[in-house]
Amino acid sequence: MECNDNNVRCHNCNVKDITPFKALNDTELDIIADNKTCVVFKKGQIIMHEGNKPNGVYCIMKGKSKIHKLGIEGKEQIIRFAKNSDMLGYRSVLSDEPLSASVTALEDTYACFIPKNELFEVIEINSSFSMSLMKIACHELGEAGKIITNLAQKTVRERLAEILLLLERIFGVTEEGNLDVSLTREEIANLVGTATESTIRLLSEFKEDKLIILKGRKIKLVDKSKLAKIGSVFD
Amino acid sequence: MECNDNNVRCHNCNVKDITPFKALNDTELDIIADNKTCVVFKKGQIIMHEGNKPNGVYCIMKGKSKIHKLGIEGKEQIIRFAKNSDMLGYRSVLSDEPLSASVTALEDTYACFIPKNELFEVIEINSSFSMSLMKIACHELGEAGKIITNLAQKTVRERLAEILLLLERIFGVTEEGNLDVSLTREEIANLVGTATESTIRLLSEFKEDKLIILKGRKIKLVDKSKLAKIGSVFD
DNA sequence: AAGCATTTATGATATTTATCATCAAAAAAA
DNA sequence: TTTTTTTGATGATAAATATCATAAATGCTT
Repeated sequence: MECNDNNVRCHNCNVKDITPFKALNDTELDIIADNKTCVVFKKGQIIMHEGNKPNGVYCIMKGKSKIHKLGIEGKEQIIRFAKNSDMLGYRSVLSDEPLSASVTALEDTYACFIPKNELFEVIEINSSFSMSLMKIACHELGEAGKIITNLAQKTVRERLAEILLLLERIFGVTEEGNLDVSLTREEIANLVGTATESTIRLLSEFKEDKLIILKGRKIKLVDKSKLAKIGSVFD
Repeated sequence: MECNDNNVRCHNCNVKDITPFKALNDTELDIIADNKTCVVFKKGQIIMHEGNKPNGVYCIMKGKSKIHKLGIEGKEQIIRFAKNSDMLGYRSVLSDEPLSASVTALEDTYACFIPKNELFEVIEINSSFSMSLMKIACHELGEAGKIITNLAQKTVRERLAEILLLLERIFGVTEEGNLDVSLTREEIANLVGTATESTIRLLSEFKEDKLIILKGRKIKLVDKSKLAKIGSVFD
């Protein structure tokens, strides 16, 4: 089964076993299966564009992407990431507002486009699917509160330490033990909310202090408990 | 009609004409009316406590409150405010997670407690009520993204200017033209994400520059376009 | 109204972070 | 592979912000 094969039926897609889709029965899954389109995005390609009004959502089958907003003077702010089985654009579609952020593929990404009409159709008839979407939105809202508190109260150093741990939690590690995501220093800076040079300097410090190992964009966390301490991460 | 009169029927409550309650018919409104409890919170009293699992939501009839999280070393971070006709605790109830933030009354507050069972009952039978809740959550999520970007990219000075304008948008002004909310300098600092002294200093600067007039906790915005310019506020 | 506690104001100073500049290294393109 | 562009590294410096200390003003309580 090829991810970019348009003939992949949703019934065979592994995403269907994951929230919120696992709440759907065969009939409901058919509504989506009959109307979805499979799409491939190349690394670096924009999947959704801030300000646009999307006609549906993307469901990611494979691939990592960054969700980012335009800030002061065009500076990019990375809000969060998306990966396998995440849904893109649901916030905008459900609230009938323009996209509050853009999505850019960090690697080749295989996704299904689900038109909003069919999404709403399923929401109407399956309240547990709808409740599942509600839970996702509410959960994200709680996460956003944490991010706000961290940005407001932690130093850049603390935030960087925390974000390294976050990246490992989200993306896991490769066989060699490196973070399984490739980000430029600038992207890490745009995530932490600081200048690129500051990020570079602090990463070098962490390397000096034997907290991490750097090899180009490959980052390996070697002293996670110390990183957690620096980042005041308690969970 | 007294706000703290437990006999106020929801059918006579002005909150019922406001989203999301306006989607309810008489039967559905009765489900809530028969189970709600009216409560009064004194100024300074905690309405909901971060980490708790609430048994329902509060619907505010009258009164302003702050929604805040505990940050590093117990420092308070104000996430947003709530006022007349806002719902408290819905995020936690809908996502079945503990409260991500506390709520404290900034003035005497009259609210209705709606048990979660009855709330879910209405959600089940009225999909437009449920959709309305979804929209609220999704909208908040978009707002959170803006806050994140501002915190990450704007200076303290910019954020303070922006927040003064925000306070006027949310709470409006009194007859004398002051912001219709009374906050300590520390609370403003906890909203901006900075030290209290920095907030005091910057407010004094703004006063020097004739952007605002300060009389104790009374703040009047006199040059809003300049404040908007300082805060890079474009909307 | 007086007294106490909290809040506000301000100075001095330390620390953090940003900015600018330059060069090396690495990645991408030709 | 070679060239070109982008990214990463590091120093010097400036600017922003936090921290500590102290005093004045305000608001609360009795």
